[in-house]
Amino acid sequence: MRIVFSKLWMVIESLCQYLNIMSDKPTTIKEIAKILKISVSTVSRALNDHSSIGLTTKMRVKKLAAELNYEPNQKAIQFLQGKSHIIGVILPELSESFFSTAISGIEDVAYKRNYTVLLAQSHDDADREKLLVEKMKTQRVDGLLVSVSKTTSTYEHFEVFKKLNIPVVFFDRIPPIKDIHYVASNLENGTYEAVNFLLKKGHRTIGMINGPTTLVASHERKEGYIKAMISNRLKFDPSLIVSCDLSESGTIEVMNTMLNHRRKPTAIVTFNDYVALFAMRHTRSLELEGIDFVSYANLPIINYMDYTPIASVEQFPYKQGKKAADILIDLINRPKNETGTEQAYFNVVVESELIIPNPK
Amino acid sequence: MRIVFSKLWMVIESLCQYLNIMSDKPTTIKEIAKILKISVSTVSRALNDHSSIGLTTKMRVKKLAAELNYEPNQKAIQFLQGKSHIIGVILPELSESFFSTAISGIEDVAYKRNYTVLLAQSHDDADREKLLVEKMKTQRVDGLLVSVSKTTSTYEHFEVFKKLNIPVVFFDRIPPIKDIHYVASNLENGTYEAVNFLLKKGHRTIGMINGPTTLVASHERKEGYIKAMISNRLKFDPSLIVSCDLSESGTIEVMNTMLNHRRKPTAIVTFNDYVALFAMRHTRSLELEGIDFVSYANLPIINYMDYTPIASVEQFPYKQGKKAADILIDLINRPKNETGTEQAYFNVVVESELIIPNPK
DNA sequence: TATTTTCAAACAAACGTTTGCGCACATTTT
DNA sequence: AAAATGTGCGCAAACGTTTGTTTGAAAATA
Repeated sequence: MRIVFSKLWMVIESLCQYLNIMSDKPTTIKEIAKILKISVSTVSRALNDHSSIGLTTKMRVKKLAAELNYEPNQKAIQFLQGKSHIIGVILPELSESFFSTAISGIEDVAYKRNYTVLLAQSHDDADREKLLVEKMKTQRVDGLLVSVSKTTSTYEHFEVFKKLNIPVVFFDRIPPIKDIHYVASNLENGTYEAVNFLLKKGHRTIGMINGPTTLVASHERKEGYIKAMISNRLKFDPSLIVSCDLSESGTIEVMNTMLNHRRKPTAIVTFNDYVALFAMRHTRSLELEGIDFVSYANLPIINYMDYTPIASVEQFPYKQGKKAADILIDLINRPKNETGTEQAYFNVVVESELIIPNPK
Repeated sequence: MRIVFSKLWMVIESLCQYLNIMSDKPTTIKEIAKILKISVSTVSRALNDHSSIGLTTKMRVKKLAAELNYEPNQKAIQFLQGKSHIIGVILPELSESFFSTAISGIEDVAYKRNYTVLLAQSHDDADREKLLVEKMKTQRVDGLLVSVSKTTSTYEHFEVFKKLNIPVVFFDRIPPIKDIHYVASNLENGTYEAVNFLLKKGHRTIGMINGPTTLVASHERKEGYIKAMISNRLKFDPSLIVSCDLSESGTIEVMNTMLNHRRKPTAIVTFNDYVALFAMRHTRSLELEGIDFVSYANLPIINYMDYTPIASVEQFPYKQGKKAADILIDLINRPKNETGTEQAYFNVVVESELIIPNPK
């Protein structure tokens, strides 16, 4: 009697589960096993097309799985395998065109290689960045992509990841420390091309509105400038390169000193497109004409402007993002580093390039 | 003899683990338990400040945990609790200022409420959107925030989430279907203010470059326009509102018809800032002056332009993102919907507002 | 002293999946 | 006929944590 009852109950139970009445919870492999009266492992192997499972069983399992809308519980799998298939990305500002383009590159690589992207903006705030790093750690991302904030001056918060064996790749804004993986652009080359371009156009007095001297990027620009002058056998005049805080007022200030220079430049290379726009607006307000501007970034907004730089140095953010993500995922999937063998660090430089728009 | 050996081995083992020599793997609660010779559950409860654990034990556990750099394995916890504390966000384009601002609002709420953000861009491609939805599903996000792509015309791919009991909240670009949660802006109000503003400035013939008639947003703009005319006891002339595909050439085309209109407008409301810039550039090229432009979006690039609309309708993307994220997380954490009780749908409208910049 | 209450800690199950090992049966080879 | 090989599947452990229940001892009450 008891046996009959329990058997009856089992039938009812499977039936209900089959019709998905009793639970709103997602179907599991267990339920499939129970209904089909086979073991869980068989179901698992059947769904994964394991060679040791008969064709008929596979069919039966797959059919029922489809009917029950079975979806493997990723959380269980992630837990079991110790992988989340999530990469974390921390960057300063998505509203900066460079980063919103870079993230597209990152995303594209991630999806292609079966990863998803956990995103966070530091808004150029070092404290927030630390907090985000913490978040990424507790989420146990499989890897981390970082472009550090302008205000970050210490870098210990990234150390934890080494201990946890979670690879970190920096891109664009990289910290000035050793033993890191990074992808960045080299502006020296682009600057060289830019100055060369201006020289070929006949300019002989070329000014440069550079950024704060603390930035690596400023240094690279300067080097490119010098290199171009030297390779054209021209004398390099250091006073033609001025530093600027990149604000509008700062730009106007240095523009004024530039215009009062004993050798007034006929062309100016500016730190970025925004500085270029400020500077050009200023010269127009002074009703000065004929100064050629070359800039960096090649922002899309340039297409909407009335007055634009005649050329721009492109840093290929999409390419940089793509490269960084590729390296990161390679690092995630590399074989375990044997104890003792020191690992190599990826230091990739994406060359910048001068873009000369078609004259209208 | 055997006993001595096994005991010795255990000591060595704990010692090694204590010094973190043997494994590069993260410390677990188990190891702590073994070293302290207490049970796992005690350790777990001690770390979580459970009331039934003695103060001394708590101290011992916490001290050792700190020394071993213990970090709870989130994957295990997520698996156990069936929650990932991740919300998915699918939106068309981060390079559009609206979305990069909105995501900041989403992020801020998410972090405040202890969630992280899994991001994906559809690039306005319906197929890609479907794929991303699939990704989000397999990642089993706790909730989903979506701004649908321009090319999306079917919406079944979102249905799955209902079955999985994963809440979905749409924002800004919402699908034209019933029974969804959404946050969107109402442009009628902002348009009303915009037209009113122009009327107060003395304009009597106000044109409007509207978007495709299929868009809800176009309809709202039109309604706002009409409402303003009526409330000022002015006749509404439908021929002053023209549809445009929002491209530069399309804009120029409709501008020409507008300028050849028997009642040439003295002010024009344009669908967005880009259309405004195209239109203004065109009028300048025709050396027409004196037409006032009002637009939508209030993009940051406006600050860099020489000629800008005299006012802009702001849609508060940050606020919209924030609101949408808040609703989503509320939905995630709401008590289980009892069977039978139909749940309500959140339909939130963020009012738009006319922003008039300080005249320079 | 006998009973109940309180406190501290242990036990064990559970979450869903994968995977190494082993068993039983069938087929082929010696 | 015995042995080797192959096929199809089940058993059980493992991943790290939380949590309901249980146990044991000490303290408080009767």
